Amino acid sequence: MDFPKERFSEWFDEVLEKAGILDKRYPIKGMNVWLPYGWGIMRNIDNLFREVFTRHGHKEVYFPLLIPEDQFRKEAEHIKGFGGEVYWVTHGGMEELDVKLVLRPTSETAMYPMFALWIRSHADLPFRIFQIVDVFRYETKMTRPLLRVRQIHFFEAHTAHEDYEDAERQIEEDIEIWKEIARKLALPYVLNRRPEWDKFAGAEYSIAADTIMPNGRALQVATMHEYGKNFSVPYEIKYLKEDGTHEHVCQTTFGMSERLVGAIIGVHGDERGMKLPPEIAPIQVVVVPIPSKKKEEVMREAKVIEEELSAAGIRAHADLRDKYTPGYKFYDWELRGVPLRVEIGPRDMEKGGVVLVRRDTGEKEFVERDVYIERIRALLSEIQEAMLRSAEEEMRSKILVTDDIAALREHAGWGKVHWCGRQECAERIKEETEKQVLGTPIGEMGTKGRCIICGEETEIQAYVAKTY
RNA sequence: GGGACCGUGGGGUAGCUUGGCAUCCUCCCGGCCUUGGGAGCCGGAGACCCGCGUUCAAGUCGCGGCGGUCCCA
Repeated sequence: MDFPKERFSEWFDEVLEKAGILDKRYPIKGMNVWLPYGWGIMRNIDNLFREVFTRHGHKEVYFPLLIPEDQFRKEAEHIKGFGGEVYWVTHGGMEELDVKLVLRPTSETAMYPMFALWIRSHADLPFRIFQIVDVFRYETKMTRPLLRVRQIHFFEAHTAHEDYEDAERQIEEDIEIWKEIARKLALPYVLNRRPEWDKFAGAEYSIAADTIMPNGRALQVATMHEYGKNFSVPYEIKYLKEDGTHEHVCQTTFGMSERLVGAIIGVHGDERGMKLPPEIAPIQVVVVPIPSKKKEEVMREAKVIEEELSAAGIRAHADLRDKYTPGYKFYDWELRGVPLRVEIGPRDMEKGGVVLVRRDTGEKEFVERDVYIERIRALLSEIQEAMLRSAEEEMRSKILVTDDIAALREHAGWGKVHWCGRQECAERIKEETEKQVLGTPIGEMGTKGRCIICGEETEIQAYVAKTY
């Protein structure tokens, strides 16, 4: 690595390139090419989504990319929020289309006319589906690979319920689902209920998971929205109740994206490059042979170790490249964030074991061959836990609890401040500190105090931060 | 929404003020030699974002486009 992590922007770009995450040279702003290693991480995360949501009763579907204009325009708030940043398809061949089409910026307006056909009675509810697709948003702000792009690799779950209470239960379940996912990604976060003016276009309210990047900015990595009947009324999604009357459904959504990959890289990386949580690392264990004199035997043994680990269900790779020295390979795989390295050389073979080296701490140890797989399993889960712990500490250390506006302005990370809840005070905070109100945290007890701007008594403590 | 800066081999850069043979590192290819923390030597390939203009002559000056970065609202 040429750049220290303090120069986060350059550090991030360097990691993406050298680790083979994606190639940002594709000639369209905000659209990048996923490379095998980066795509491997994304696919592992997608599969995690599949596994968790399927277990929670969701079915996977796949909707078309294009949405007809009239269908797109049915919910007024939604259009206000997305109208200015959609891509339009206006022509088919040389012909101008009678009905223009939008590339989905998210799929509510694609899905809900179909929901109206599918959902007939209370027996169809609750209804839960998800899809993993690309969505398109014509971002006018500066784009950044993984963090703000125009073609977004996106996960979206959509549910429909008999009543508001059941939709609320879904949100509570979503929070549990998110906790499980965040744990596997080793991501620390705060759940914030977004202020009224910052909620999703068309939602009753929005809850977001925000994590903190090395430069102190907040990155929104997951959102859960309660729609109530805001969409089911215009899209006429009704069901027949037991008493024979019709009722509109209440709906929720849960969204996540490729930003999670950016978050993992940013949150965990260090001076040597990436650190990947074992749960989603494409390669969990890399085997590096130290050939020296007995080249043939050592190479063969490295391959055997790879096969033994694979057979044990561990994602392993033996680096048998002949043109590179062991030292080069060490740096290379550390840059790529492989959680655990196995070194095997003549000295280890004589002693009947291997050397294990942790990516997160750099700790080395020698283990006997007859117990090494067991030890690797234990170490991988230990690394997973340790990465989450240290990331949580790191995040906490970047949050300044204060009610002093000057201190907040000077602080490079997040602030946690008393806030009366009024938009005008939030705007003043932004003017004076460049930080915006992320919302009010869920699952944290507020303390009594006075609003940092107007001094009014309040029990609300809000997180404030510069954002991506 | 407003403003500033930048675009040179695959990656990172020097050169631009004052127009005239394009610099260095890395990556890549071939060979010899090597492998317990980024080896060495020899040889080779590879670039001025696109278009229009000014000029005998444009990487360098002007205009536009595309792309990138930063600051402010």
